[in-house]
Amino acid sequence: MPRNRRPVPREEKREELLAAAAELFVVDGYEATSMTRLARRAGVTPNTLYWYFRDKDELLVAVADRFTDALLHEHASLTGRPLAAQLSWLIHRLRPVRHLVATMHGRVAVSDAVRTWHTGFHTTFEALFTRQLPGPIATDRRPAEIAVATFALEGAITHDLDDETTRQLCAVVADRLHHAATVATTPRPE
Amino acid sequence: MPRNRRPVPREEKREELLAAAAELFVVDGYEATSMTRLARRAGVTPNTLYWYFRDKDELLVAVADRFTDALLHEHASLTGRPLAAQLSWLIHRLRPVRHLVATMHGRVAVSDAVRTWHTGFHTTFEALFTRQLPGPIATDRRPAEIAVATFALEGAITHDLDDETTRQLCAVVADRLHHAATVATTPRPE
DNA sequence: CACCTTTCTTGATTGCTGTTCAAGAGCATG
DNA sequence: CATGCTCTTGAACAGCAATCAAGAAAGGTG
Repeated sequence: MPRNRRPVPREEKREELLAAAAELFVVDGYEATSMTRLARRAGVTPNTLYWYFRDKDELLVAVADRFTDALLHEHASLTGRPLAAQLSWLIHRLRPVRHLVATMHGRVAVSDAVRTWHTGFHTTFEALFTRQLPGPIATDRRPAEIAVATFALEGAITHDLDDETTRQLCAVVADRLHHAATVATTPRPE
Repeated sequence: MPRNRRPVPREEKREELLAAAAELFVVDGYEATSMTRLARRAGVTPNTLYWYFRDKDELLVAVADRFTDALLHEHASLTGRPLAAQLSWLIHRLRPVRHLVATMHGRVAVSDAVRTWHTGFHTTFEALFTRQLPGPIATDRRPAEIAVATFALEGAITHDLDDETTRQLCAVVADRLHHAATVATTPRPE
């Protein structure tokens, strides 16, 4: 008994499914969320999911995109605030989806879609970092400095640190970037 | 037609299975290695694996332990060399098993065995870091400084950076730790 | 020697997974 | 009315991790 043919337009329906996926992926985790359970939650048969998404990984990427868009949109209102504060905000904002962050990294090796997304995400994020700096960094050092900051952020999200350590970590990263952006050349130990 | 009862002692057989698992996990990845395929490779039926290991995650942890033991053993001969060189060595040494590193992080949320292992691994590694420092770090800053170094290392392993950026990253991390270990108090930006 | 227990291996099975296939329903257009 | 497109479905598939019950070989004990 199929009640058919566009009660809702395509994009809207896609968004519904995405919302259900986002909730289950975050609450129960990606692996623990089977397509069948997800479909049931969305009031649909599993097959329908495959009409809107190629496979489970594409669903994951779409969910990640949703989160990223929201994140960047909210972050826009933080420009001008101190770098350490921005970092702290990002970490606390992303902690609830830490499982997803870890899952994405784990599936980079498995899924082309995820790998592509991951690359793009880092590009976006590194640009965001660079924009927030008080000054330019010596071009030879810049990629490494940005990488350290990014990885520290990822680590702080996926591993659980207590609040004090998190605060200190933000201070350390911000301090380091500030230092790198103001001093033209830093002395190299031994 | 089972040819039975200890042709080889238990630990030896366990080691054989572990060796097969290590190879397949590294070459093909954890997810792509089914218990059936792994068993076939080891010349055994899938059930036998469950006699020696509780489940697939425990197999993964055992493999990770093997790698870690070997790693720490090899690293022992590097004491005294500059910190940046040690970091560089660690990164290049762990890059081939980057998939496993990512998989472990992904499964922390799924498996108790993996979570326990992961916690222990970080403890070991942070102790190793602390031991290599030229001096003590102010106790309030130390966890964060060590965390940044650890996360930078993990990031450098799991994301692919080019050689030059990797080199610079090691220099940045070593520089930062050196700085933190020699200066008693670091000024806090704004 | 016979008997029992423990250690190990196996074939068969289970419930679940992501995914695909073929078919059909509803709407739009010719 | 007919044709075609969009969407949904029930049924099925191969593969997965894991379990169960059965049995074979050895060691220990009488």
